[in-house]
Amino acid sequence: MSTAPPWTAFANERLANEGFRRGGGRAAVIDLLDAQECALSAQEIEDQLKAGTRKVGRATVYRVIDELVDLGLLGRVELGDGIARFERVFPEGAHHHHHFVCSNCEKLVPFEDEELERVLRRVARREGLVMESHEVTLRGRCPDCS
Amino acid sequence: MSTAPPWTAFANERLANEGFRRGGGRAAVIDLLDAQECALSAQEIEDQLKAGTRKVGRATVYRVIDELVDLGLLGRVELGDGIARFERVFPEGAHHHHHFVCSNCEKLVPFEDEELERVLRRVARREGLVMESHEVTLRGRCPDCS
DNA sequence: ATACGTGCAAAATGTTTGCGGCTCA
DNA sequence: TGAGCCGCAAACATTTTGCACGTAT
Repeated sequence: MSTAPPWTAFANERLANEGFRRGGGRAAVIDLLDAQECALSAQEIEDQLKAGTRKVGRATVYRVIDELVDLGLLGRVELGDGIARFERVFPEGAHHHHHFVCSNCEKLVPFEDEELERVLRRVARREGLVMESHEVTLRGRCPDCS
Repeated sequence: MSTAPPWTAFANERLANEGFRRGGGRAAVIDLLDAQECALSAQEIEDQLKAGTRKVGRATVYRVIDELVDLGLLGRVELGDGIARFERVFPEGAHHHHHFVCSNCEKLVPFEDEELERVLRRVARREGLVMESHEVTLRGRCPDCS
């Protein structure tokens, strides 16, 4: 398989189409998110940006997150600790994954499973629901902590 | 199928074994939770108790929730709106269900599926994870809003 | 030029904690 | 009687909002 087009490009195009301007703060948040494999909390985003050259205020972080979630470019993930985390959403469900959280070391492990997706689609159909998104979280011991 | 023993009895026995006393506030919270089919937020618990004869303070609601979650009697559910909700957990996974949230009317619809449970167990095994609990949330349009 | 973007600080919301008084065992 | 239980209010943590200023188009 070839390298997927960077999510940044996808997001920027979508934002442009929706009439958003390209400000420095938003660009910094988007670039940071594109560098992550998995979910990041608002606090983590703010901290990592503070550590870099481009300082971005908390309000901007939250506002950008909001826009991206509304546009379907970012997915919100809640792992059970009361802190919302966010991660890229690719077009057509590419790279879609779920999360395992270790109850001992709190490590976050992403995983994919096509049969799981199939079963969820089937359940939604059976219940008469038009599914727009879904989230699966497993909790337990990771291999290192067993 | 026969009527399952009330969760209240199960919870009280477990609490007694752990050396907890039976206070009026805790009893009220437990009774209220046992009357619910699905998850309730701390705010909802407090409000419903305030409306009844037994007023219970916010702190007690949270403290009781904490104890019950720690003992595995209560499950924490996060549905994507940043508010934690809680629901009874029965022994041996009886009555175990997941949630669908309507993106239009915010209605909460519980559902069960044995194949889903099987797939999740298989995924955990494949990844070398010892699963302790899991949570599945679907979002989309419910039949009434389609 | 002007509407959108940004940062700061204040406010709102959800949750936890300190502490004095009450109650069950 | 005394260890836990309770409620109030203050403290906390996360997220949202108001406002003045900056910047892209």
